Amino acid sequence: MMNDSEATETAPEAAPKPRRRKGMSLTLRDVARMANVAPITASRALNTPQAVSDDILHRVREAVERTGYVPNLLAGGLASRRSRLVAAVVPTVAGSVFLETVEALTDTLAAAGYQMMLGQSGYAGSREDALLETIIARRPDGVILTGIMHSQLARRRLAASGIPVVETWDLSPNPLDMLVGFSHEQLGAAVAHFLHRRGRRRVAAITADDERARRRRGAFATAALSLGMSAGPELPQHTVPAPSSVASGREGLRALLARAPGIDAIFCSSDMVALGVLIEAQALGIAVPAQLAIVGMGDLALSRDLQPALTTVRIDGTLIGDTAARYIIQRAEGKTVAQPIRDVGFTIVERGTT
Amino acid sequence: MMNDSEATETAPEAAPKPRRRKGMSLTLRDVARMANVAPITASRALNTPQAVSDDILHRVREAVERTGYVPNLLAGGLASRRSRLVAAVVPTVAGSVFLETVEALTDTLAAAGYQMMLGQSGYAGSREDALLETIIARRPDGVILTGIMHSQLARRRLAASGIPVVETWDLSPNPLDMLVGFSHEQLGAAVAHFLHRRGRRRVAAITADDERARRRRGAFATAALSLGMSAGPELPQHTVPAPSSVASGREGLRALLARAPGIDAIFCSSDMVALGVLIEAQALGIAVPAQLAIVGMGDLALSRDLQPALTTVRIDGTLIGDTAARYIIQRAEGKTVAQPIRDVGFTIVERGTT
DNA sequence: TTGAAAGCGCTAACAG
DNA sequence: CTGTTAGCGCTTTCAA
Repeated sequence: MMNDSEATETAPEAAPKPRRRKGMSLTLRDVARMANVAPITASRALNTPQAVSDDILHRVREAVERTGYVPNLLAGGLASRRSRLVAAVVPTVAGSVFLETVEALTDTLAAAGYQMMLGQSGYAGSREDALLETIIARRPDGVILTGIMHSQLARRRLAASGIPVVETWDLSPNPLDMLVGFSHEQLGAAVAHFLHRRGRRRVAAITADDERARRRRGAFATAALSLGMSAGPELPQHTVPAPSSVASGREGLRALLARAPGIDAIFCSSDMVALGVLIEAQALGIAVPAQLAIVGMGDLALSRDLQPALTTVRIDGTLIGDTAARYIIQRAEGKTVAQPIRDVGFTIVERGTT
Repeated sequence: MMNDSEATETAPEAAPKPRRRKGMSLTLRDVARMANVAPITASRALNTPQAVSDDILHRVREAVERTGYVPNLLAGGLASRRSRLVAAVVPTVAGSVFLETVEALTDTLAAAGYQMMLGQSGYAGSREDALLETIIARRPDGVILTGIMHSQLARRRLAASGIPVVETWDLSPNPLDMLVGFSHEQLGAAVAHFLHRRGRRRVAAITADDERARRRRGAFATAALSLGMSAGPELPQHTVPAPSSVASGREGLRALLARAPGIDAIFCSSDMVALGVLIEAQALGIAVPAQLAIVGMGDLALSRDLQPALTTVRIDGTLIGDTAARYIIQRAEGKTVAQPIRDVGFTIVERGTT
């Protein structure tokens, strides 16, 4: 009787003993043997169960159960050219602005059977080239960039790699591929108009030393000047280092007050900075919002619970992450993305500080 | 003349056309051919440059340069059984407590040529089994658990997989493998003693609904009671949902005051909660620290910049992340970890709220 | 130092 | 619906 594994022939020559096979890891072959099917059939039972008879499906599942088999996705990815891996790049996780996005990304990807690799490009962008190389080396099914990838080399390599890319949190004029973001210019101008409507006429800005924050401030300043919201030909402004912090906000308010004592509103580049301004104003005995209005940016969870609650610009980070993940998944599954450039907009959330 | 690729023979039979080879991706073979060496030699030039002659090294590097070749780590990992991938599991990234750790992890791993996969187990621990399966499927060189992995099945599978594991942010009595953390019990007791030394005699606690926070509060309560810091036989305490928030803190203070108006100190399970307590106290006209002392936990960046600055318990999340990463790397390189169970301790940082 | 052969564990392609 | 065959792109092992 013929054994189904390792058919015992009449040995024309000594069977060449296998060289490797030391780690003895449990493979699909073992499962297949146990279920009495070919490896590819076991593979189908696991990946496309509807393409296999109930009987076989049952046997394979039982074998998996009994052995505790876990497929090797490195091997699967190599063979199928689909790694089911998606890389996400953030400037830094510490900045917390992108947290909602990262969370949504992780969840949406996980739900679809993908996994997320997280990379930090650093604010300086110094490690971008190296980071991108290690990313491409994994052959991810997609890359999601939160914030800007500055390095031209990195951008070119990414484009050349053919990997689907979603840029987020901005509206680039010439995107690499797909895009889910909003206009920082529109945002800055909108805040100026908002403050104008609220009757503020001497506005200022505290801005983190970060490219997007600078663009928001630029648009804010332009709009504010054209609305006559400044005493002089320039808007009083103060720049603080990125990542922005409460300390920066406190220091920023003092600096601004020293230079332009008459200001009645401040647009901050983040809620953290705004919180610092609020705290410092309270410490200095400046009434908020009566004497000074404060507008933040980002709508952190804590902002609504401050006293007074913070007026801020809300970006739906979850929507951005979720959408970006879906775009990548669609592409990975060979579908076309209907609206690959998407403006998710922003909302000014008015609360107590204005 | 013989072309060096695809040697043109006198065709004894039609060359069997290759089935695959459509994507035409650039492989090590292409680089090797261009440098006029065997693929394995090109591999050595890239991975162990010292094992190769200068001449060859130069030729291979030039070929890499010219083609823009990026190695395929899926293939490399499959062959070498080293994926250079490390999985990190956090309950949720939104909670921001683990951010420093995640950041340090990413950085230290990246510097050593490893990459980090991030998974969220969720506070409920419902997705743990599924998450762990996808993790093991990638054959990571290590797994880092921040917080507890509750599922027994998941823990057994992880142990059975033979993958190095570091548990962090706690001091488990029976660790899976390695451990970098601190004792939540010691911490709770230390805070009680600290408040006692500062003359507080009517203490209370606001605690997130989370296992470790509960253990801190338990030890805090026990120590406080034995120090006579409570009016009744039980400590006034209030539980808020995890993840904790400023809103929880505000609500918590009101709830506590309604039940136990005489309290003079509150130990909060996080800085966010403590900030809420501080804001609510200011809104209610309660003087901090004169009438009420507040102690947080976590030492967020903003805590030192509040007014008054927040007294809190600092955990060196960066040290935890960095150490955990090093442990995994050492194991992956076949070395033994000298001190695989490590208590990094904690520090009470005294500031204005006490 | 360099290379040939033989897989790593899985799936695409093609046949039955 | 099931199986055979031939790789995916790299590295280990063994030999020169």
